[in-house]
Amino acid sequence: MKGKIFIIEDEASIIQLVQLNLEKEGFIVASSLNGNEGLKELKKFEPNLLLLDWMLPDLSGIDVCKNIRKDNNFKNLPIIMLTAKGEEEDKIKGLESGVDDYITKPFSFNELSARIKAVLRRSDPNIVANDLIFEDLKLDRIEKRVFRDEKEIQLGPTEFRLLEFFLTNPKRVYSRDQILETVWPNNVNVESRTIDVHIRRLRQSINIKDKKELIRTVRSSGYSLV
Amino acid sequence: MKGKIFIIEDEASIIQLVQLNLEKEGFIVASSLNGNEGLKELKKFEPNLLLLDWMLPDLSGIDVCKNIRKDNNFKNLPIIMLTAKGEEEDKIKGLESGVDDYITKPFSFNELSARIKAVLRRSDPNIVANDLIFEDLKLDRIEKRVFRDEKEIQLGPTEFRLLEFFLTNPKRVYSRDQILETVWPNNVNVESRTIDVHIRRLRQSINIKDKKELIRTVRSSGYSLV
DNA sequence: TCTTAATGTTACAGAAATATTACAAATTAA
DNA sequence: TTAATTTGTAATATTTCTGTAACATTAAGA
Repeated sequence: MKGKIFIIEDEASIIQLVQLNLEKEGFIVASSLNGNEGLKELKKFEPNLLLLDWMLPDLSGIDVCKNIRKDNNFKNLPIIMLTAKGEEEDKIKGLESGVDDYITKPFSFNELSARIKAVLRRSDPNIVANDLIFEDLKLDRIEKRVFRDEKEIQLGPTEFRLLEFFLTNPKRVYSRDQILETVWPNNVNVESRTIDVHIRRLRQSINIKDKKELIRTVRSSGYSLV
Repeated sequence: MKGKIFIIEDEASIIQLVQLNLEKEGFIVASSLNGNEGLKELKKFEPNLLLLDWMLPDLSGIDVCKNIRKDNNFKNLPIIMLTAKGEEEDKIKGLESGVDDYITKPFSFNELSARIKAVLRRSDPNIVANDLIFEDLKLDRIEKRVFRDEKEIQLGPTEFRLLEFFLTNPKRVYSRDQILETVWPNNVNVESRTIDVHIRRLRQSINIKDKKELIRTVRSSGYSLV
């Protein structure tokens, strides 16, 4: 993670918190407490992404946003808007004016981080780690490809998500319920046994002759990647 | 242990007791005496887990729970419900409305602590200590693996739970009844002698040549790990 | 030493969990 | 639209685990 992030936000405490955490993740961070000044500094700083507060003392977030979009050098700068709770309608306006994503305060840093990465993944794939790697297994989230031992492996969508899930926490054992919750879209109801079948399909795809089995069955607990 | 726990409970004495003990275990604790206020403070506090009383002066626990589940930032917040004795039916409702576990008052702090850790272990494994270690024996609860002297040992589910049980209180002698209550799922009826067989299986698995016996038989009392 | 109660050991049948297969319905691509 | 792929489930096969009973051994007191 080596991208630059600029923050325009008038609450110093939020800046402090976010900045600290983002720097811990390896981003370079600069910030400003108001819109006009922020615009100037931002253009000097040339960030890969902007976190922009909706309510600023001088300009509104939308104004800042429009100004940026007018500037040829920054019209593609990804922007994540920070909105206070209950500004539901505003959210839509925000998106219309060319914001890439928004998040409502109060937010957890984890959620913010996830959104930042998701946005960067689209705009600037090289900045974010997109490859999940475990031993000789590689999963490319951008191109949606999977390789074992340099050789590409064809996976169906569900098997891809399943493997992606295991790769985010290798070695850890997950119960069928946990797998179901995370890998399947919410509020679908599938039999817990169905997972066995998908595990089998995944195993069949990623196993190579003479190479060790990658998915461990832990009786009465679930499965894990090893 | 470095997680944050929020308590919503109208009996100040309970809060005091629980808070004191949780802080002794290294948790950061905040609390509120009623539902509406609690909801607000909770969202500022961003806990890793919520202890929620079922009967509150303003909102019912269920209402609080539903409110939380609606909020994108907190819909996955683990919740343990505190219910008064005899609210059996309510328990079921509680679980349906998305509670992760419940405990009936009066409860011992040990039991509460155990449940908190169990719930956190699933949701936020990094917060809770997951390795049980005793001399050259190591049990990894996340990966579900057991090692003696660095070498991995294969255990069946019951033997795993049995060893996990002994490891939480090494040296202490447990009667067969105590073992049965804790290691076996509630409301199953197994002969007390069955334990002897499982002890044997466990012994066979974890004993290594030239290494001392790890499970001590205390005639007429039970077994212990030494 | 004998007796007895407690624990150790073994083998095995049934239970429980997982693996595998096949197939029809649903989804997506052509 | 048709063809191809993907999905979920049910049925069946296989593996592994469990509890019990029967018999063996041990410890300790008389």
